[in-house]
Amino acid sequence: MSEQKTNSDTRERILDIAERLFMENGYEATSMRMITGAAEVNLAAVNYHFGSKEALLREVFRRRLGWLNEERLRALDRLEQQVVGGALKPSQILEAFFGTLLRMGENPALGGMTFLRLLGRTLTEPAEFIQTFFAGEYAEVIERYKRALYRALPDVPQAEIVWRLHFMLGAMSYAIAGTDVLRVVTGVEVGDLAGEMPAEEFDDSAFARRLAQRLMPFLLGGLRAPLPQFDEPAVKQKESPEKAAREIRPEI
Amino acid sequence: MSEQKTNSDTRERILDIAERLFMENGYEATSMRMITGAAEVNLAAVNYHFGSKEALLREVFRRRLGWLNEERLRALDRLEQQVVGGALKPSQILEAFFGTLLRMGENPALGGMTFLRLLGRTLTEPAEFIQTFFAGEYAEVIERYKRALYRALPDVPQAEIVWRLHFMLGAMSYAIAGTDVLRVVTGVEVGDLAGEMPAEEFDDSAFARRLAQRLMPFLLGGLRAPLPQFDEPAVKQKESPEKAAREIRPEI
DNA sequence: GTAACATCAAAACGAACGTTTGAAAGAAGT
DNA sequence: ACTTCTTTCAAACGTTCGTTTTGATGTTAC
Repeated sequence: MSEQKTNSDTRERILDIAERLFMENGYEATSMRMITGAAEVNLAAVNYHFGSKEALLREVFRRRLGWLNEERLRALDRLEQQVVGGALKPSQILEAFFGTLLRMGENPALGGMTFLRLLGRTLTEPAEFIQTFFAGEYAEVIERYKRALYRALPDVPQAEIVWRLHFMLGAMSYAIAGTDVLRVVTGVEVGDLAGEMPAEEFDDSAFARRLAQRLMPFLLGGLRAPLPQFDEPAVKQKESPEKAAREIRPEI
Repeated sequence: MSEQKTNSDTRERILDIAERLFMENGYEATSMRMITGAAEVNLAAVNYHFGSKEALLREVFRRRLGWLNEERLRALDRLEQQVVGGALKPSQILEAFFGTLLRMGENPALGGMTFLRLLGRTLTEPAEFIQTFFAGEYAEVIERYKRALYRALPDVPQAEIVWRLHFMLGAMSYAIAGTDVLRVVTGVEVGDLAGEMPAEEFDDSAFARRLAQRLMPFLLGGLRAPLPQFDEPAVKQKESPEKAAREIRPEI
């Protein structure tokens, strides 16, 4: 097989194990010896197959993010073909962007929740090589979705849309990464959150589906919230002092 | 001065430097030699004053989080005294919880944006001693605010409120931690986001204020979003198949 | 003046880190 | 069968890590 660099399953086994360990411990706290030990391969195997620890992390993400972001672009393409020239509904755009990702959590063959959690945690890692990598991987898909949102919400200032996209990414990443983290913070037992469906949430795939169903309305609600008003004049300020944003109806 | 364990400013200088370096590099990637070097103190000073690197990180957080969470409790006390027995508005609760934190970002004496960013990033660190520490620090304040939200939103299932609290914490943490991170991801230049107010956003204090003004409406919108509906029967399901959540008005 | 505390410089500790090396073993091509 | 290329292996490399120790020098308190 000269089509591929290698045909052995050593590479894949390393990637699978590294994906899990990086998720559990973070990049810095996961050593080469932990990875090669758990994968039952020689210590030198990582450097042989990938070159370095940094390159290993990049490859762990590339094999999943590549598919994900292509799928996101395809989903957006499909939507835009349906409404040629017209504007999409925000809910459709969010579904294409976040739904595509959250559906990966239901599919173990695509990394499942392990990869989702890893992604959420790694996005905030300060290491420069990580940030550089993500910037490159996400550039195109973010650009496309940003423009789609601009068109879907023509009355909302573009800067505001970018901020809210930022917030939505954060809510999603944290919701995933902090599954065990913030469950401690919020003091909720795993069983508590279940309530209605006791045993299901322990299953990764069912959990991912529930998460998506709960997250999407939240994100939509945030995206469609009243615009903020600023306490100092920005460009112009001719409207009445208190507008829509400050006073909120008390009930949901 | 026998009132305090120590009177020197070595402790404070170490804490200030460690706060910044932990924020910039993360816990694992910040070495004792980097900290003591930048603080211009002896290498042994950290172990002398704090005992260990882990204890140093805890102390970095304790001196800020202690004040923050006490202030949050005081803010909630004040609100609840105004409406004895009654229910608060969700907006008031969110303002007390998130507003108190975001106002720290405007005050350099309380750590400013440096501490906020550190907090946002460290909340997702997988290290067990970190998670244990946060769980203890946050237990009471989360419990109080959770109950306040239950009372403010009596018609919303409590499990749903916990999830949305989780989402809101995520959106906030990420919004703060990812200031430089997701700015790269979203491909937005610092100047772009400004638009209306070009030079101000470079100032930490002004940035924190803007962030709060944009984040609060988003959080409120998410908290007050229509409830999700599940594709499989949970407790009971007698309403029509498609209810409020799925179909969303396309405009903001 | 003496006891207790704080800081320092310097050196060393063992442990763990990512990476490299050179040879052995295996697979593929002819 | 011989060669060539790839893969695996044990062992070692040099570095850095967090921590501890030793001894000297200020500093503060009673």
